[in-house]
Amino acid sequence: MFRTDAALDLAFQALADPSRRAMVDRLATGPATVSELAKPLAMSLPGVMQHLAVLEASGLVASEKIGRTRTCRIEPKALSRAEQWIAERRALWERRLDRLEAFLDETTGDT
Amino acid sequence: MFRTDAALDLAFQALADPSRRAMVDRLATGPATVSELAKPLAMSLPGVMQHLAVLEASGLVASEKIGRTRTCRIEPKALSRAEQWIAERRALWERRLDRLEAFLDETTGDT
DNA sequence: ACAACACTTAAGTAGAGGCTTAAGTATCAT
DNA sequence: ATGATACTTAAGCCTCTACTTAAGTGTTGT
Repeated sequence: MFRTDAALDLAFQALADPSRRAMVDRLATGPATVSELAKPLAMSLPGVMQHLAVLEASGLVASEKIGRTRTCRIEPKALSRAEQWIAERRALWERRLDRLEAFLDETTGDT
Repeated sequence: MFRTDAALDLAFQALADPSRRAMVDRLATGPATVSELAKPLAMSLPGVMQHLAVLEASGLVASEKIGRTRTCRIEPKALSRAEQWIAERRALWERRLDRLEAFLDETTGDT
């Protein structure tokens, strides 16, 4: 019927939460540990872990545990896929507006 | 503490649902009535109305009722804001990778 | 050894989200 | 006026989400 792209569901769902966007925002400046991500987030650590799990499930963030600390980083490809989905639809719409404008110019601007 | 941008919450939340993305997808090709949006969506009309309400609340879609039909269209500015939020974070991360690479080139590629 | 540290798991709860069916309300066509 | 059309409102249901607290598990420093 229509493309039911589950990866995009997860990516946009992940970005819909302000705490998770704050985490992505922080990670955009470079890798960080779970505690570092948690620090600015008025929330218990398990709460942060759950947000991290959502971000990892969406593919937007990856993490690796070394010793007792887990280090997280951004996964730019997943970010890019979400970005492009929007960009493509917007481009389509704007091309349509351009065609409309061109049509109007042609039919009214005719000397 | 951190920017709690409610507009982005709503936009990403709206895009997180496959039915709503299908609606945006359709609208990208041009305006459509509620029935037209509903047609491909294995769902009752009230269900579609609720999705439309979410899309309008997010600012991604606007609609206008004329007579008994409501015509919907894309609001490219809201689409653009969501797109840019992602683009900015991705750009930040990629600039960071570039600096890292430049640093490594400089310190190891030294003849 | 043993305490501090950095997560991790488990379980519970209140509220939001995605549907449904049933019953409206205007418009439009004849 | 009457019926069909195109939404619209209301109510209910069940699942999923975003937290919480309490109780672990493995690592590291002294």
